[in-house]
Amino acid sequence: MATSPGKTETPLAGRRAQAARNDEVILEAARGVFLDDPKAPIAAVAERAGVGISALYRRYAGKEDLLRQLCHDGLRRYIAEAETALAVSDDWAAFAGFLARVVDADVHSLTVHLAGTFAPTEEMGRDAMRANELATALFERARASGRLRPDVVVQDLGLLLEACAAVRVPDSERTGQLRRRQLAVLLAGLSAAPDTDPLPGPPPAAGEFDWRWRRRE
Amino acid sequence: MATSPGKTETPLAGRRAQAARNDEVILEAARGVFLDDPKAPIAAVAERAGVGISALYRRYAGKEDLLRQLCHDGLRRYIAEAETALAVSDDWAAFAGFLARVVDADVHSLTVHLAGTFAPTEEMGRDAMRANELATALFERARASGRLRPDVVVQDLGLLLEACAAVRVPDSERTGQLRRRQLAVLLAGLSAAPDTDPLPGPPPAAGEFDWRWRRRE
DNA sequence: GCAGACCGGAACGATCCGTTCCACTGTTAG
DNA sequence: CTAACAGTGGAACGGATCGTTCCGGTCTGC
Repeated sequence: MATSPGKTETPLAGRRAQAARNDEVILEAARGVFLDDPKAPIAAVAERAGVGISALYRRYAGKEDLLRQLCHDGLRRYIAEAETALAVSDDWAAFAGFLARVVDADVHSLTVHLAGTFAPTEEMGRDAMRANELATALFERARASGRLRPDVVVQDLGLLLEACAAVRVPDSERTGQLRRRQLAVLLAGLSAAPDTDPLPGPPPAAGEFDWRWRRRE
Repeated sequence: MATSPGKTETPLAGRRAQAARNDEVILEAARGVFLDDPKAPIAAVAERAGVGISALYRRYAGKEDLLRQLCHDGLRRYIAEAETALAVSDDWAAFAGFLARVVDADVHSLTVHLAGTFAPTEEMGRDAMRANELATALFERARASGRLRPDVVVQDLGLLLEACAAVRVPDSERTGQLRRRQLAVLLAGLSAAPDTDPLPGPPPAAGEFDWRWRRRE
C-alpha cells in the first residue's frame, strides 16, 4: 500500500508515513522484547514501541502471527549471513565470521527459542532445511581447513550457539562482549590440538534438537 | 501398609514412616520439576510426587519456602563438591573433576536459575561467599598447574556452567552426556595453547552476575 | 468537509496458580 | 477400645495475567 500517491515521496509526513514507520518500530520493539523473554505479554511490545495495542492488531492477526514473523525473519537472517560467509575465500575465516555475526545478531534466540510457540509454515520448514545445508557447507569447509578437531560434528554448532545465547547480563552491549568471549573459548575448544583427549559420549545427532520446533506448553 | 509395627524400627510402616518418606519424595519431585522449569506451578510438584497439595503445604510455608530450600541445598552441594575436590592432590584433576560433578548434578540450575524467585536468607549469603572462595581456590590451583591459558579468570566459570546448563534435550540421561561434551569443549578452550589469540573484550568481573540474586519478575 | 484509515486504551473473558479449607483415614496414646 | 489427631487428597477461592475485542476519538487524503 501507499506506493504511488503523488506526494508521499518525502519520508516524514502524513498519517500514511507514520503508519509505515510504525511497521518498523513495532517489529523492532517486538524483537527486543521477545529476545529478552520469549513469553512476554504482547502489551509489553506495544509499550516498548510507544504505541497502543490496536496498532499491533492492525498488523498481525494475533500474537502467534507476530512470533512467526519474527522467527522467520531470524531464519532469513541466518541464511543471509551463511551466504555472505560462503563468499569468503578463507575457509576458517568464513566459518568463524559467520558464527560471530550470528551470535552478535542473537539469531539463535530469535529462532530456536521462539520455535514451538507457533505453528510453523511450510516455507519456514524449507528455509530451515536450507539453513542447515548452508551451515553444513560452511562447517565442511572449516573442517577441510584442518583447523577443526576431527571428532566434532555439524550438530555441535547447535550446542555452541546455545551456549552463547545463554550468556545474559542486564546490559545488552556487555552481553554482546561476553558472548564473543564465550564464542572464542568454544572455538578454541573445537580447534585441533595435538594432545587432547577425544570428546566424550556419542556426538549430537541430526534431528536431536528438532523437538524444539514441536509445539510446546 | 499395616505390617504389625512392634516398633517403628522397621523403616516401612506406619503413618509416621509414610510421612517421613514423603519428605524425601516431595523434595526429589520438586528438584525434578523446578530443574526443568523454574516457574512450574506447585501443583506439578505434588503430581510428580504422587501426593496431594496438602502434603506440600504441611512441610513448607509456601512456594517461596520450597524454592529457597531447594536452592540452599544446591548451594550446599556445590560447597561439598568443592571441598571434596580440594582434597584431591592433582590440581588439574581436582578442578576438572569438580566441574564435572557440578555439571552432572545440575547444581547451576538449582542455584542460579532459582535465585531471584525468593528472598534469600543471610545464611545463604554466607554460603554463597564460601562457595565463591572455594571455587576460587580450586581455580587458582588449576592455574598454578599451568594448564589454563593466562587470560581466563575465575568468573569465566560462571559462563562455563551457564553454557553447560543451557544444554537441554527431552531425555535427561542424554542431556547429561551432551553436557559432558560441552564441558570437554569448554575446558579444552580454556586450556593453554601455544598459538591462540587472546580472549576478546574485558573479562567477566566480580559481581557482574550478582543481579541474578536480586528479586525478579 | 467527510469517509474512513489509524490509533489509544479500557473492558472482557479465559486461564492459570498459590493458598486455604474441609472431609476423611489410619495411627497411636491412654 | 476409643477418642483425639497428625497427615492427607483435592475441591474451591480469589487474585493476577494475558490475548483479544471494541469503541470513541483524531487526523488525512480526496
